[in-house]
Amino acid sequence: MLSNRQLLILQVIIDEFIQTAQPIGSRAISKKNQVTFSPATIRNEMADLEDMGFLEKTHSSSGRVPSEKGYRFYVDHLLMPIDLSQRDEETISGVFNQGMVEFEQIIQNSVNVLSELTNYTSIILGPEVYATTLKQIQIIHLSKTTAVAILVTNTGHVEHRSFTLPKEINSLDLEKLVNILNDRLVGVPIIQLPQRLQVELTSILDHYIKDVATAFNYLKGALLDQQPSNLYVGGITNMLLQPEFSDVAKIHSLYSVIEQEEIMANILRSQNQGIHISIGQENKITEMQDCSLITATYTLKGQQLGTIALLGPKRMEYSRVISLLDRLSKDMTDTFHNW
Amino acid sequence: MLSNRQLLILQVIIDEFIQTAQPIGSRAISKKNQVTFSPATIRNEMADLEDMGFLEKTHSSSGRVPSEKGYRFYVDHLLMPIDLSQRDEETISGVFNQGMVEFEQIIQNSVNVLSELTNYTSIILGPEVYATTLKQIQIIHLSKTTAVAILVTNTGHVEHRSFTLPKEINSLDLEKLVNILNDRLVGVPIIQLPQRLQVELTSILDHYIKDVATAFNYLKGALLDQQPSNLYVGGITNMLLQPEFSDVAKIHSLYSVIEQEEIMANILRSQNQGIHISIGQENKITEMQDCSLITATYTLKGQQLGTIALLGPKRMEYSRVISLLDRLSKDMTDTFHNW
DNA sequence: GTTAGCACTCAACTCTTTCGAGTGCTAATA
DNA sequence: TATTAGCACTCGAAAGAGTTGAGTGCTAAC
Repeated sequence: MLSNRQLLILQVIIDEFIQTAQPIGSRAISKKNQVTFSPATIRNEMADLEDMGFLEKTHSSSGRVPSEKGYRFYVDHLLMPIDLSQRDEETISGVFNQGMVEFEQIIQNSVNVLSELTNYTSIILGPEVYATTLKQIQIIHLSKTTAVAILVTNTGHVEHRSFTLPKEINSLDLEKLVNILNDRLVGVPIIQLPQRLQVELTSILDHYIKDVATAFNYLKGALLDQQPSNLYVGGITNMLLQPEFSDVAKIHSLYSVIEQEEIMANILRSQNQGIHISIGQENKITEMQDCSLITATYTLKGQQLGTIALLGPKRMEYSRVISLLDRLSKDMTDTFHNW
Repeated sequence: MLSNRQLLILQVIIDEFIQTAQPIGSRAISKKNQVTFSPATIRNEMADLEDMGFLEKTHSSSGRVPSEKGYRFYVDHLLMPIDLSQRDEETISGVFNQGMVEFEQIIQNSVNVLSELTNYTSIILGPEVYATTLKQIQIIHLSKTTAVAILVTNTGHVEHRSFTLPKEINSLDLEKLVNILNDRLVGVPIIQLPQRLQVELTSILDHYIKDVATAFNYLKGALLDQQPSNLYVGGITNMLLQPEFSDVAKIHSLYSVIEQEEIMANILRSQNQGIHISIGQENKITEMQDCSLITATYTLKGQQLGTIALLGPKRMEYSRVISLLDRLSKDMTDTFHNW
């Protein structure tokens, strides 16, 4: 177990390193006024902390730098929750007090605000479809052989797909079909749409004219297309501001991972409820192993809707970031609740 | 005027520099087999070309590097149009042969393909609204006080806006209103919508019940909201691959310009029809003055619809890039023509 | 248990040297 | 007269040597 003195020293080192990104020496620590003992004592403690794996040296006569184990310990045991500054508080409230009704707007705003406040990269996974239900299907003809299918969900989200139609299908059949589908599918959770469509197909084949079934087959393709990945990213270029990413090659590999939205979406999707922190090697994606990822989920009736995340250097301002994410995810949960 | 020998030397230097990004010396030029004269002769010619402002030295005993005037001359007089390689040809055709009906898909694909083929950053300005017309307006209630307005254009583009409604308005009034609007506005170019809405408002106030007018006032806000900027960007991270952008600060300032979509959109919007090249200082935006921007427009019935652009170092592969843009803009023009 | 003292380490910086790819100029050549 | 060989010169880049200073670990004294 760590002594109180060791805890204090570890905390001072990590706090300081988060600010400066420079190795911390014994003399610098001894100057802190919470610290009453001499540099020599601190050096002894630091050597012990290093033996235990909480600290590292960049070279044999350098100051100490936190190891990943050190960050992990810091996050698990030393972190004091801090209250948000008034500015942070107001900025976040601002997002929710503009009377916006579309969740895209709210999320887009949140992403921007988060990355501005923190100087890290913020990533939000939009509400998963399984919590939203179908409000209405519309089909609008563009020409004889093309049409747009529009799905509206109860959250005000609009999805649309264009598709081609064979000439044999007349618009009356199509209209009939849309009416049938609306009758039967409104209120169905989006996630269940594919199965429900299968069921309806059989039923329609049994009860209605063949032409409608044909139209249905065409429409189905448009409706079943996989969902777009629903991922919002802000402040990617903030990474360039961090001294640990002055290496162009490093940044490039990180960017190419973020660009592949499916990868990020999967990571965020698989997060457990609440706030979760992955530090360095704890991240599965190699390119992210110089980073920390902090995620928070937002929910509707206890069910997980989506995820808010911040990606930054391991040397993150953990406590502030946690407060920010906590606050934002709660506000987001509230907003969806009041829908 | 430049002698043939000077033209040849200038061309060799620029071609070579585009490949290597290294200053070119007289000996290297003399080794090219189109070149029959000695390094000493070449040095004399290079000194003259430098006096005329087409070449520069990075330091007093270095090889030569093209100046911006040099690139401009190269682009205006030395560029030989080259045929696209089979691979380029096929990749571009691929975008248009997938039977996609939504222009968003086509443009998104084009942006990706362009940046992959060139390793530069590609930017496309989507079809301007003035060439598209309204196909249909739909209003869908989400709750008592919220609704989504959906606009569909003849190109299959779907715009939607959520808005809040006061309780006094019943859905019957709203439906009436939508019918009136559809009757009067279908076929109207999107760009004229704002004015036309004003006209209709007066007319509605004169002829219809007051409640409809109130509903209209609410809806108007949603419909008149400024258009989203319609800009598609691909391969931003490609800039990191160019040796001239190994400086993180430079990249960061360039990125922050690209991030401000309105700036880029305005640049692309103001381009003249056809292919246009801005080299270095010719760009108005300071942050882009280390870059070249090549733009090509696509049209519908002679009217400019949008712009395709590539942003890269001044040392661009001009001839290949021009062929690519030329081909893509033609294919895009054709696609919109066949709509 | 704590700390002063001291020898030691190493990155970062500066200064110097060396190397070589390049130049410009002059004088010889075709 | 236009071209070229030859040569002295320039300067960046790389490699090596010396200096500095912030840091360490260890020992012995308090």
